[in-house]
Amino acid sequence: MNDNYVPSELEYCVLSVIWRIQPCTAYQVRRAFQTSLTASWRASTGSIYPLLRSLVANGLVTQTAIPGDRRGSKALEMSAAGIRSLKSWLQDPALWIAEPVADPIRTRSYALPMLQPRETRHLIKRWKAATEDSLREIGQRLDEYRAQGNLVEERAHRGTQLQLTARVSWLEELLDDL
Amino acid sequence: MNDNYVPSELEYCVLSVIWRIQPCTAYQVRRAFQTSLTASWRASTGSIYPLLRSLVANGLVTQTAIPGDRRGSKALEMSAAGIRSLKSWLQDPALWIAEPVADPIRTRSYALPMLQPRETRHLIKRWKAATEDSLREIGQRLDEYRAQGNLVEERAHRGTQLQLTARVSWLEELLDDL
DNA sequence: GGACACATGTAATACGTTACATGATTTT
DNA sequence: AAAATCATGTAACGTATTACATGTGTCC
Repeated sequence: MNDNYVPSELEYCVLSVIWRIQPCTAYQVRRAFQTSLTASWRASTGSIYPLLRSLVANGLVTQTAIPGDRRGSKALEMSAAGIRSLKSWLQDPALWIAEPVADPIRTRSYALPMLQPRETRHLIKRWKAATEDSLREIGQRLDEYRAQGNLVEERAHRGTQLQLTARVSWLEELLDDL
Repeated sequence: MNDNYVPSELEYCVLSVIWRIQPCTAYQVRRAFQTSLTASWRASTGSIYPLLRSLVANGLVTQTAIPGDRRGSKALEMSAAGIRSLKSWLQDPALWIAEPVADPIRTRSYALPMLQPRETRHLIKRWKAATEDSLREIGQRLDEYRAQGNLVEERAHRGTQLQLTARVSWLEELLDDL
């Protein structure tokens, strides 16, 4: 509808989910986000339905009623324009995507000098244990995807595993420093 | 003022900056964010001033006019309540802080099967080169902070270095896979 | 005297969250 | 028959962004 419509990062993220699981309902898209590695976006009903409406209104996604379904379920599918748009996002040469990403533990590390050495050690150990818990869960999921032959999820989870492992190494260095 | 006032992650983030550089002006806080590793928040004037007003209104930060300054500069300082609040945020046992963080390149990796093998290799190489550029810049800044004896920034930048190095390793694995 | 950094703020806009609300289908 | 899941949506709220707006202090 809008002439200079440029989808946001979030809209592209939703588009790529639709591309993978199409044809699908809005509900399935929402569920895909709830178990995803992008837990930062909760895909709440108040945001997913307006967002999908916008994608449909702008011709990136087509929506067709499912015959015989009285719940009002609609099948979402990518349009040719949607595929083109998603591809250009994927290959977008913008440099900001390579920048460091915010990490809530690293953010908190700036306030560590508030604490006494003993408290500091204790806190870093807790952070390390919690990260190792996350790591175990990612490892389990990785094994499942590997067994299923789900290459895309396998690769994404491998990236996450390396990211969390790097954090554990960092926290170990901090402990050695003290 | 509000009875059940709980600062947001962003507000705590600002609080920790004030704690480090106090006494300081709002302008200095803003500048600290522009060069920070948390580039995701731009600390625009439209958000920093209302945010600081809220911190002052809720008694976490005190604001005193600087005598003789006709620009209206105000010196910001932590109150005792602000220090208590920041400390409890730092030691908050919430587990979500240990979860994987969203990475725009990993997000894009889900759409890679859209491309042909040759295009895929080319794109991953570009991502790797861009990440290595970020890495070089972080390395330089790390050296500067090390030379200055700025332990806090040194540690945070070391964490970032490990994070980006992990991404490079991951991208290399992807290239080997193809 | 001009450029630039310092310093603060408002207004319009967009959008994500939470909470509320409704109803159909499937499973126990 | 009840509970859980599937399925869609709206309303109020908060808040980050962008763009606009104003004025001071310092350096060349």
